[in-house]
Amino acid sequence: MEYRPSELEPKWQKKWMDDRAFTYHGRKSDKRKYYMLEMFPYPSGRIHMGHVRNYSIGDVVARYWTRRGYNVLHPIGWDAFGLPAENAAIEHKTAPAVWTYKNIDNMKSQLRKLGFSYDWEREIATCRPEYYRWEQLFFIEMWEKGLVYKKESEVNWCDKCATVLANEQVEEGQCWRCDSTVTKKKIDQWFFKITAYADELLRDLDDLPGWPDHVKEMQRNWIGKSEGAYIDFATEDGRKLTVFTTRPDTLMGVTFVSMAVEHPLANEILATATEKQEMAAFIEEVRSFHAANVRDDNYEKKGYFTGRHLIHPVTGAKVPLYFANFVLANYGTGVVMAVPAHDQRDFEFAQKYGLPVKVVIEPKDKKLDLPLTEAYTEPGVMTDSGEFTGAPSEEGKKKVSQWLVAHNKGAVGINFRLRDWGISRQRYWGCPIPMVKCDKCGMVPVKKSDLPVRLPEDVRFSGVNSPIKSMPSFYETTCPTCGGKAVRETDTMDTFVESSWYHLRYCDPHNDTAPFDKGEVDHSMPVDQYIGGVEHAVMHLLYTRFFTKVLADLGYVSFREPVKNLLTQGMVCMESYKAGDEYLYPEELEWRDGKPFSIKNGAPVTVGRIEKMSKSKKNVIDPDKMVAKYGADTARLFILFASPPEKDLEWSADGVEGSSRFIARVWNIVTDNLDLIRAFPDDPAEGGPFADLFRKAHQTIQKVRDEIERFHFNTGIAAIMELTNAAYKVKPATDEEKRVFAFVLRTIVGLLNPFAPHMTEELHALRGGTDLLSARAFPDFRPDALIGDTKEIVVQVNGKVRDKIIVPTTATKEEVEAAVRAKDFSKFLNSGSIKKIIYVPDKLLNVVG
RNA sequence: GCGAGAGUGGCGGAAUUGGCAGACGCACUGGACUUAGGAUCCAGCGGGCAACCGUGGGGGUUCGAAUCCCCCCCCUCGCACCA
Repeated sequence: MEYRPSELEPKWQKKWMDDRAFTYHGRKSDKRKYYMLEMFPYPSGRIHMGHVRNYSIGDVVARYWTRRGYNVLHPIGWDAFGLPAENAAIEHKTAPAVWTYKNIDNMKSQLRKLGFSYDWEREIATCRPEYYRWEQLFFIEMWEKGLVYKKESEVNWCDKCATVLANEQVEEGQCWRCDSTVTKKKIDQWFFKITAYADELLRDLDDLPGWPDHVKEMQRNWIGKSEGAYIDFATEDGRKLTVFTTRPDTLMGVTFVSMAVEHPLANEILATATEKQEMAAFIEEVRSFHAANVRDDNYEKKGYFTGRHLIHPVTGAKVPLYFANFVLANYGTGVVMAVPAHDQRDFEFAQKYGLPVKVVIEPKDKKLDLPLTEAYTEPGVMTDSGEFTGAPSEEGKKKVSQWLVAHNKGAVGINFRLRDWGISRQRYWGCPIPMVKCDKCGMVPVKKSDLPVRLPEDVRFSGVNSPIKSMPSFYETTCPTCGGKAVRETDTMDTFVESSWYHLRYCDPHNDTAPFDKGEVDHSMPVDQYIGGVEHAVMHLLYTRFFTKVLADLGYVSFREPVKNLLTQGMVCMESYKAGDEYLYPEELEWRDGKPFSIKNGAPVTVGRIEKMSKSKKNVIDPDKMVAKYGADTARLFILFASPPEKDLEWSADGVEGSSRFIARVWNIVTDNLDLIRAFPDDPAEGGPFADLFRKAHQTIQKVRDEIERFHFNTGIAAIMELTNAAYKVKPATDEEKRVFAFVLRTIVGLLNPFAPHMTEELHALRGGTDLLSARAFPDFRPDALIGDTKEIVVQVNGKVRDKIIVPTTATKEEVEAAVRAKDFSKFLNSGSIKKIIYVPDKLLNVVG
């Protein structure tokens, strides 16, 4: 019987849908719930192999736990707002909504063809008012709680995208989307107060054992908590200028203070400066350098004396105040106490401008060589520090802080690197911010009963600007408080807001009176397994954790962490091909004697390095073409077999052939033996003459369960391949043998099902199954069937394998030892006699001598 | 510079805890079937004639190390003047 995936795959996809095989029943079900979530796609138009990998991994997990008797929530939807829709609108003269909905339709049919076990009844698209109205409600409630504010601030600006970017969206000084250089710009911005949760976001990472360490570490670094002290220096006219330091123990070593040129005081200083023009030039130079966001490895430290001095809080000494180009305006207070002896940056600065270097920390066991050639930054013992002299660094930090507090000149303090989340986007295709500006009442939220603030979908684009910004019918409104004339906010929200709570909406996606039912969400959450790309380690995963905590505080949910287990899958990579300067698609090549040439013009082609599949390098394989050529089952199986999920996967056409061959091998051995299987339906069998094969089947069941549960799909599939190879080797003749053989074939089909769902479903039906294999209990093993009558013990002499012996399973240490002693290993013994015997039960016996 | 991860045959990758290194697949070689084979099935496949040698390199702990410890090399990723 021929294997025709193009016929049988659509058939089963329809059957699963008709039978509602993967419908989640929420609280109505008495089964235990399992929430399997994959990061939802942006509807760009076509799915790519990265999606196929992400969703194939999730699908195995979802199908497995479904068959293990869980009520599995496995939803899918669309992260549908975002810039590409606008770019497409400008280019193709279509409305972003039209483009987006068309893409969703397209990609949906692509996903369907891959046979993923989604509960399609829960599909959502974030660009629909039924979804974003609730986001607007959250926004208003956050505003009411003081978690939203608007402020003019210097922000990251991408000229090409004509919008603001969050800190998290700037990568190496460039826009995460379009790679153009990000500049700084002052603009009125809406912020979510994520910093109010900084401590909790950091602390709770320790309660996420199911998250990869590197992701937690990246979040820790991003939050960047530093403990230290805020210390008040006084200006000469008696005002306070506060610095933040993590090294209060070095306070007595301060010989100057550095300030960012963006500091508010800079203007005042400039106004009274003697060399005004020169200072202004310096400030402008540094400002524009910062604004340009250049990522230089180690640019030269530069400073400019402000002409002013500050009073040291302890000694009362006058120390000069400098502008310094390496001081960041938006970290700490924008002013830094400089301790050249114990901070490398300050040291370099002091050297350059001839400022004094005062040692106040000595290493414990030696004296520092003076003059210093570099800063001593390690902890040590305080020296030359008045009453603090003699205290070790850690103790000194406390003592100095206490002194400052007692004398009202400072405070113990914590500083975070994390900044508030700027969510305003000056673009059109996003969730409107539900605020109104009234000349009389100021900034006022839209009445909750008036939500949603609908984004007009029927728009025309002229140029890059957001159409609603020039659409009076949108922005002209009345004030919710006084009823007077008012203007709507025309900025929209960062699309990361939508993805911060979509997993909650999935729990109750059609609710039209609330974002979701609390009971449903509390029942279905947290996400048991979340899978997605590591590129979201900071941005999305930090925002969604923040949102969960906010929603908990607003009373919407009863938990504070959304995701129990996280898997970050690796990239899908492939070699690229280039003819001259031009990249070629793999299907534009022909291979002659193992060398690639361009089909178009016969030019020789160079093979590039293996890197992430991307359209720009044309090193892509189209999932649709894969499915058309091999079927979805083969595509999925290859992706899962080629590499473990967290690692990058190298696409290999030969590897796909191998997976295809294995699928056909299973298909052939089962379809060739259909009568035999039908003759022994669902017979648990016993080993008998096929004891080894029978045992291997049970061992394979155990192994595959294990491997799926720890995401080692490649080895799980390998185990099924082994069992299949073993089945090919036997020729059952007697009924007893046929009974075992039938059991083994059924087992193979059952185990392979989560990986290759369509062909196994077909085989199950062909062999007489009247139910859905996908809904059947996953194969189980009998512990007693795992063990044979005998076991093999490896015999080592001095740690080297010299023999293997077969003993009865029940053999004790003494019996194994006796069996080994009966043999002659004297030629391997160094001393000629046995000194010691080490026995590892059921595995190995090592003779030492 | 700091932090994390990795380095195993010709290739992708196996080896829950320190216990047979190289499962499984690809490529390759040989055989069977065949008018034919780029189909299918079967077999072989780290190096070395061997003793032996082999998990990036060097040292160590141990009866025993891919796995643990120390030093070094290389690659990937994240952060990068964060006071």
